[in-house]
Amino acid sequence: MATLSDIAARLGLDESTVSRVLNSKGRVSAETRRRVLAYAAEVNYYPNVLARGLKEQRSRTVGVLLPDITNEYYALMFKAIDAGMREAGFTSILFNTNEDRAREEEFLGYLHSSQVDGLIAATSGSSAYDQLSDALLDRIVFVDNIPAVIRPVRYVGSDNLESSRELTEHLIARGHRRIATLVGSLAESSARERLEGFQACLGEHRLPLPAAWIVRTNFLYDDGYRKARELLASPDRPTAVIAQNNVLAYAVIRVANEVGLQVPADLAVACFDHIDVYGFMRPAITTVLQPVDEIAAIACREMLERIEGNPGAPGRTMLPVHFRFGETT
Amino acid sequence: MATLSDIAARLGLDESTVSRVLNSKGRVSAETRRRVLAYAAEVNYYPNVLARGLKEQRSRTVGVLLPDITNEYYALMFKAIDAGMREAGFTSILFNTNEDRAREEEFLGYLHSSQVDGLIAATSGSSAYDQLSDALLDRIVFVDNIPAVIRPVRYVGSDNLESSRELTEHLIARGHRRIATLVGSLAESSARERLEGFQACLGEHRLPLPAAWIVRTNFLYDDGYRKARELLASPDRPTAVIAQNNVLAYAVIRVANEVGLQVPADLAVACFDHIDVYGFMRPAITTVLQPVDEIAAIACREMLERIEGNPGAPGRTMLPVHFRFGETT
DNA sequence: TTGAAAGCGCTAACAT
DNA sequence: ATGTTAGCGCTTTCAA
Repeated sequence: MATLSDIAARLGLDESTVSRVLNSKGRVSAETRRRVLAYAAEVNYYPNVLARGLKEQRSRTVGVLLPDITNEYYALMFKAIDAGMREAGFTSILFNTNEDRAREEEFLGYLHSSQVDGLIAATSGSSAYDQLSDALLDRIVFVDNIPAVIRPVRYVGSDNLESSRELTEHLIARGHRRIATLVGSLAESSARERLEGFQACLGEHRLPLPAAWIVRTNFLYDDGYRKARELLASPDRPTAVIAQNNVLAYAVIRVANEVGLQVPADLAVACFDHIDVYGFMRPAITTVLQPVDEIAAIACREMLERIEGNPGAPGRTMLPVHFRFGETT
Repeated sequence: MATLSDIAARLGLDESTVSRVLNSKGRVSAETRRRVLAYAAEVNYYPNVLARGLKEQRSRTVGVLLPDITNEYYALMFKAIDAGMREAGFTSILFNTNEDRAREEEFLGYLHSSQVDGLIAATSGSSAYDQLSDALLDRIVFVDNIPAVIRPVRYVGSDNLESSRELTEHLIARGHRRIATLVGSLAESSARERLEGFQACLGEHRLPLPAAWIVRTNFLYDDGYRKARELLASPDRPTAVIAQNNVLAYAVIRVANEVGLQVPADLAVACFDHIDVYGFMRPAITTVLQPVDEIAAIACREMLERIEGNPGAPGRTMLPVHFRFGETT
């Protein structure tokens, strides 16, 4: 592994001169420049990003913290963020938390160390953000979800409460009176807000909401499947279900098929964030879509400003959602 | 951002003592230990992973280099690798290359710098691996694909040539005589081998293969879509298509629908690596499935051995594939 | 049990 | 145009 000082020693130069050549900084004679470049290529020199990062206290890298990269919604989110940051000369690396708060907190260490210059994070509800210094919190842009933090933070997403209310309204308009919901972890603001919108809408229409119809899950498929089995096994079952994310809807539909319920005749299903990129999923599920590309673009812009030392105002940027009515309602 | 020396100064200790406490190494008095731990917690101390990595020349982190994280196949691959490495106390970070060789090479810098201790890589065909020192090449386990490298490397995957031959055989058994294929970048071994198996099978059956029926793409959807339009617009079109990955198959089916061809009546479609996790994709596409979890598990084991300093023999580990016959053939 | 000192590879301010 | 020096934060002999 050739280092700067290896090259310098071999060429009878000083490290700093070699550094200047390799970074195109300062004045260097054409001849020196040529020799350094030639030898560096010969030994296949790569700068040590650890050393550079330690020295510079920045890495031109951002972390993208997401709960579940196998969820197409987050995969697209990552891709869009990666593209946006790359355009600005930054590398993005993915921290996949698997909805696990311990992992989420572990990844915060990368921010502490300037191994990443900033974080674009869809939190799973960790409370660790509250321990962060103001300076560090300023280097995080939250998407999808707002952490349980006292201080105001930067958030880019959509109005979960209102979109949930509208989705519920849609089911009621279809004649449903018995509507249950599969919620994610209520440590996550998106889950709380979607639940709130749902409850508010039912309340306005004076519709009943038994406690058993607010089904708690961890937002992942397996848990959703188990809970959906219980819900639909009851003789007193709902005629419609709102799943707070896409995979919970997949679980509900799977269970419906297994227990012989027709969708939507016996059970209507609607959900959030069901992105069917290639359009091959059947039935087409009624869903609320957040504008992933726009969220990513704005998050990148905010991130870059923060990295450039412009703290930027905290606060929420709410983007309009899109409704897609499918075959399940 | 509290550092070791901040803590040491504040407590009237030496950095090295604080380091020992925080890493549970060496002998430290209970009292000193208590004070250090208490103060570290108070100031929310995080070790600087850059400094530690620079010093130790290791990071307990591995890079996972994949061509397209929005492809469910690779998303599952990442998840499985992440789980395996995590079990061994390693963090995995994702390098998404988007099938771009320049990005692939950029990420190799992380290995050079020991920012990652090793790499599990599904190459897009970069030739940069040949420039790596033996020591560095030893720290890479290739999955999915073998790079164009002279030296032998460690590879975990499946027998693409044979599985391609069998898939082709299946179509022929179904009565097809006019079979085209959408291939990925031939810089990738998987694409070359799948093409080879396809050609071999057609040859054995003395079936024609016009040059226009070997359709080159970059493995991504948009390119596949354009090329599929051209292929199916021809009056002399094939009655079956083998797509070398899942998204190319999606593109073919989409085009078929658009130009009014029934699948499979007018056009049969089969492909590789179509993972339909939730079983909602229609039509169900006939596909060859590689055992992702097993590949990941073995790749992790190999990776860990290498990191522990056991170079391990190069060579290929070939795992058996699984065929799923769907509604498209 | 604790401290002193060196060094990982790099950059940058300050000489020359 | 090039060299000297210091230091980023950490771990690890070696010494006390």
